Amino acid sequence: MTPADLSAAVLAAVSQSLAEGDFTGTAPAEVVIERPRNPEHGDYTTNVAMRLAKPAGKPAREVAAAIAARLAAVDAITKVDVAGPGFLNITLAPDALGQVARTIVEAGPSFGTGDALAGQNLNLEFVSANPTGPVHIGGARWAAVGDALARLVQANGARVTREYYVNDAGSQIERFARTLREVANGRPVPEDGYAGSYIDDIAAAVLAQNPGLLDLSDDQQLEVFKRDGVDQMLAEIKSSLADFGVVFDVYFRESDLHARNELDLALKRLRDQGHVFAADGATWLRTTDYGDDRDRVLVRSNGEWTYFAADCAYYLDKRERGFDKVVIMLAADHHGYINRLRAMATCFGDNPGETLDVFIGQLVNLVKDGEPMRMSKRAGNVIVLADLVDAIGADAARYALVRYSVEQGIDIDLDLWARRGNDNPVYYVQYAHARLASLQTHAAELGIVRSAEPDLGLLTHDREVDLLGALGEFPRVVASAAELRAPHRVAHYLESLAGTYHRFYDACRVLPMGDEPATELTHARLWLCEATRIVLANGLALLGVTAPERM
RNA sequence: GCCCCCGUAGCUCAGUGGAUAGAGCAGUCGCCUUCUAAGCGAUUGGUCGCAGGUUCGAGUCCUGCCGGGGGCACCA
Repeated sequence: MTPADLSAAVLAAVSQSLAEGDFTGTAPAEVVIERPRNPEHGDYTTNVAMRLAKPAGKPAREVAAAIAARLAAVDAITKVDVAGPGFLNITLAPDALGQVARTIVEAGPSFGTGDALAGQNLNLEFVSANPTGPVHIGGARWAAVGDALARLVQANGARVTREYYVNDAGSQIERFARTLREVANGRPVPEDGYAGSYIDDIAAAVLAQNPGLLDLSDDQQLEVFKRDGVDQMLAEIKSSLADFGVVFDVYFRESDLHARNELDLALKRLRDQGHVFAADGATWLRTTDYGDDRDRVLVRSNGEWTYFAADCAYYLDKRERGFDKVVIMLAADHHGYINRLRAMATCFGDNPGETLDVFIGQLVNLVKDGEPMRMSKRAGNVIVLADLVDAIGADAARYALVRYSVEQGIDIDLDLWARRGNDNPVYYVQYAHARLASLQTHAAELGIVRSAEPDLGLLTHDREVDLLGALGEFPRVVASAAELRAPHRVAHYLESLAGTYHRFYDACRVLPMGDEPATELTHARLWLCEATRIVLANGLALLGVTAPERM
């Protein structure tokens, strides 16, 4: 009996109580089943009686007692206690609890998936670093978190498109191209240009691609550097993301919005909706009608589009492509955009609560030798994604970036995450998986094959019960991590599960010693171990981190 | 001035209104004659920034204040 099964059983008991008049009220949509912290409180606990008490007009303990009486009739349940203010503490029969291992092994890679988000078509936009330089550390955080989130919502049944917005149409591209041209001609980097060694590489690559380029006029050169420079830069960005294990489905170019006149279309739509006005020679969107603290310019008085106008067109484009939810991940220094984006969606006639989900992540700092690394674009010492992967590896980098709540600003200590030791959380989890894989190899060498009909009721040791309980939590963790857009919950769960497993390993010998034969308990524990390995592997996969067979 | 995030053990952080607030690291003391010691056990360590409020119940929700970080363009 998994927590989901138990939840259904409790709900059935509640419905029965309501039908037969134990108390009055309406059945909840869902009964939340939790693992009690204190093992004396049974295998599972629920506060459903306390939630029903008020509408029922009865003391919570009385409601709990009525539900408990009905639950006692369920075979898999051996004990139901009413405790404290009205908790129901439930103890399962050993065999019922042990069946969790079978459920997991039979589900394999699909254990933990669900259909909570089935039918949703999501567009996840993240990273979107300007194609004027490599992906820096902040973009790396989004790459790790965004990709994990994509995997999470997919695991819950949603359709997902990972999208990268390429800002290839603004004045920064102009500066980028000019920088490349000046460097290629052996002239100094312009005052407002880009610094960094990558500039030399890109300039050289464009020259190699276009023999005789330097014989053209400055203006002609600029066009080539603009076009091929962006392409070269984008190729480098894609390559560094691929090394990080992140692959986007769509690279959407801002220039395409302009080429297809989508900004005009968006402006027309917004005008038709009655939210556009003219002032001071510019064209504005009245975002203050919907919660923004000032109105926003769409067309400047010099006739040029603003970046915000492109944002509007881009949002409209996504909606026209059939996405019913547009998720945009921004860095903390862009938090002021939330209100204007929501207001813009409302101006289009959407309900941003349903169609738009903007969320922001706090900044990342790197720490080396105990000192924060001060980075400056001008000095060209910005730490980029590729450097991070070189320094600590893709697994540690992804794990380090996804392990913390995005609402938390983080310091990544390069020394710690490069270490191959137990103070490095990613190794702690991976080690548990490697130990399990090794154990299976060893079992195979001994000629032990997991029996098809194990007696899982033999898994009654405290450490076995702990492990079964922890394993059963995985689907709930995956569902809530997706719902709350909080991939870090998966990482924390895995660390906790790894610890529970290590303690089991220490207390419970799995394989027979010496010449001893394999027993029923051996087989039951092999099922438990395989279930644990599957959950660790599935969880690491959700984070985009490998589950090594050996370390 | 306004807006966003944070404040929980010495450090880094978990904790979607529930029972005695947790983990890792650091410290101390133990455990390798058989499945990976990259592990495990024990132990030390807390006025959950402060003050009010909401309710059966607040680290969690609300208000104010204090402290730290980041923002507030007809830039992109």
